[in-house]
Amino acid sequence: MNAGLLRSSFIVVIEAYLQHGMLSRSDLAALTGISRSAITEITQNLLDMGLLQEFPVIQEKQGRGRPAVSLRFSASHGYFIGVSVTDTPSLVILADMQGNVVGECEIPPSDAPQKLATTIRQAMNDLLRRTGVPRSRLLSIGIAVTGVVDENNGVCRYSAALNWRDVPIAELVKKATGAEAYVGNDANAVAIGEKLFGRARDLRHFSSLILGGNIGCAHYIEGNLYRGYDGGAGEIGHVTLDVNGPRCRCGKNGCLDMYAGGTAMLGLAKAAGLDCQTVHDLEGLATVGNAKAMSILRNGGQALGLAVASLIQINNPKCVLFADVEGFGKGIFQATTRQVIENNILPRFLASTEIVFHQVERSFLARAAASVAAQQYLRTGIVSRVNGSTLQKS
Amino acid sequence: MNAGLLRSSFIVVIEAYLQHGMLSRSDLAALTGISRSAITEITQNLLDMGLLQEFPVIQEKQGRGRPAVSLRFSASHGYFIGVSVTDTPSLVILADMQGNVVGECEIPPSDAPQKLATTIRQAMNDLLRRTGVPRSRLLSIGIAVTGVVDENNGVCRYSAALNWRDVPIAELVKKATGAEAYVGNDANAVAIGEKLFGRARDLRHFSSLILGGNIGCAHYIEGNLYRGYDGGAGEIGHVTLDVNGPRCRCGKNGCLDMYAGGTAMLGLAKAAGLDCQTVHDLEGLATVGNAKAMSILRNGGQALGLAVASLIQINNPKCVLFADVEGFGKGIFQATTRQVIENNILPRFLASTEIVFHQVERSFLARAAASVAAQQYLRTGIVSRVNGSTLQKS
DNA sequence: CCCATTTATTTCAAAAACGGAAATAAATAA
DNA sequence: TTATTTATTTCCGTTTTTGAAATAAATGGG
Repeated sequence: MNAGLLRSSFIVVIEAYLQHGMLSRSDLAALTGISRSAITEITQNLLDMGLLQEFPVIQEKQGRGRPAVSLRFSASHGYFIGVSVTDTPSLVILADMQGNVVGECEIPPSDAPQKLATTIRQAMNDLLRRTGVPRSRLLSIGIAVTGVVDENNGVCRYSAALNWRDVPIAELVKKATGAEAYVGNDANAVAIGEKLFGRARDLRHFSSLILGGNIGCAHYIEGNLYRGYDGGAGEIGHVTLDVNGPRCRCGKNGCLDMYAGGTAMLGLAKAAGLDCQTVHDLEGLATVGNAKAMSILRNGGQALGLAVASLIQINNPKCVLFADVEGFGKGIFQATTRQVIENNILPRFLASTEIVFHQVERSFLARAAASVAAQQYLRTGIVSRVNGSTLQKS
Repeated sequence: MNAGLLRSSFIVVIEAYLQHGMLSRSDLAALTGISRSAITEITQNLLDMGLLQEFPVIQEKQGRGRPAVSLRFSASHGYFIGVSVTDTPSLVILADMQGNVVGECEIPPSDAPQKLATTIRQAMNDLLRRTGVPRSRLLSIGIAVTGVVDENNGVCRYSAALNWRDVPIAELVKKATGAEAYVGNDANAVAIGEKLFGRARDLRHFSSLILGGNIGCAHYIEGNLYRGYDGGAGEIGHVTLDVNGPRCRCGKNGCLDMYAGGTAMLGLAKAAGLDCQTVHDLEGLATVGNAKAMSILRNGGQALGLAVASLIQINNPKCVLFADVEGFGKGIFQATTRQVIENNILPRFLASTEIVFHQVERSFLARAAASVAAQQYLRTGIVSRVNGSTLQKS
């Protein structure tokens, strides 16, 4: 399966950092079962290559003996480009290893994959020049796409939003830029972003949802993104809530997307004669007491709440993270969702499950895309470096 | 974390067999990335200890070169006792390493844990005597319990059916019998049973459901039982289907159990004046055209179908296995469930997801319990043996 | 302030595990 | 029968890992 396999303890250690973020050598030894002596050597190598960095901990609750020194990925070890082709206009960002956005740049929307690749090259050069990051420190490029993605082969199988079918976008971008490129479904990218760079850094079990035109969802299970048997996990948007509900473009009736998707809600608002261009406007109307707006948002929240309640009881995540990219804010939609969740899960889940809504910055999805690149680099790309010059006998 | 850690390749190989059932040395090398030479040595050790056995394959589609010889766990390496305290009267079975039931024995229902432990000892002795299996070959005891179970500590936290709270049943049984004992939630046990001994031997992603008085559910993800963040995964029985539905004993309304649980359906039947003691009777009435019976079963199937459709779209399992312990048979309930599932999942899931109903034998749950013991033995119990006499330098 | 205690990390030699190349085995196709 | 193909084993050198002892860096108590 693996040709020149990276020695296994190395992988184990990197995985541990991917899953836990920050760990002392002692933690590592305890967690992985590798002896402390071996841990010393491995971390020394990783420190030498600049991947890990000692982190001066000021722990309030310092115990008795010598304090442990924590290690984590070094922010400046390398940089990643993240591209979100989900929204329009698309955004390209440059992030470091810890997910700090060091530069961003807007690119015009473009449906033609080849043209997109060229645009990304320009954006990349632009960002590197502006930030002064040398090309050699750019490790890889991550692309988040709405739709069905074959992440192993870097192909977007189908995207309704972009009108793509079987587009080998990773390869196109690699050819255009000369950098390794990876694609991911946007919902998966968000989950990876929350794990590596966001609010889920030390969670091993969580689900994340994007509240956008449609509802995207992905799960982390046992510290790893769970893609499902054939990559289809997370299709919560098409959970049926009412078999007699409105027809969805998927052909079924009463899908969650038809109630809680931004697109659907705006459609309902328009049909009800409301004057609003965005979900934010709709929330605004609800705030001033517009009954129709309130009803639409409440129904949406109710639907989302029920679907997420099912998710919680089926999968028992530690946390459910909602990323509000649409602009709901702290309004009636969010309040209803939370309440319906709480009313429809068993008490023991109520006590142990965190529900977190957060409004996200414009760069959120692009940053998520960068996290895909970072994760891939850490999982596979790094092998070449380790086998290369740095690791040879000290 | 692990004191005398078993060398890692050993664990990897055993895990590979737990997850794949039957593998040749070549398969193993490809799957694990371990070199063929190492695989030869490891499998030799496992063969020597009698854990693995070469399996004379008569492969129809034999290729060109030397045929691979498959290995799998040796059925006679050891035996396990499985106890199902879920149903009444409880059943105790003796199974070999491949899940063949070599002896079974009924025990009277008993709510008192201490008494149960004593009864299990008697049953154990009885089974060993009757089958001629020497005590030394009995590796461990598995107990499946309905309710909330702390599987790490062997404690049943709460079981409404048995009226137990914080019962350290594993320890009680261990003291009574002198054998290592493990407890598992019955739904989890069924999933493990399907994986190790049943219809899921070579599936890495599946969910299994028990259709009994209530609906139990558990998931295998990436080849491992997924218990959730705090052991609560699989509570599909309390998925809300209708917020205005009948009140469940959990305090919520319209839970799946209230429509598709055997107990609830029989209650509805009784309320409708139908004369039936079992779900099987109810199906019988439906078969001869009784409208009320048909309606109850159809509603139940509809509810179950919707909940499972959600499960499929959220988790994308390869297969959903229904274990019919209640006696529905191939009736209207099953047909409706299947149809509703098919109508409420996206086409791509319809193509890739197997839905399997199977009626199970009386010994099914006890066998599942034995599989819990077998899995625990393979994961942890075996360490002592390997570190012991057998593995020393050849 | 010094010393015993505690916990973390490193050092170093011995042992174990692992990989690579070549040999051997067991089949099929010609 | 021989060439070819794939699986498995053998052999040997090297890398990795471990275990025990040493060292480091803190706290708490005289």
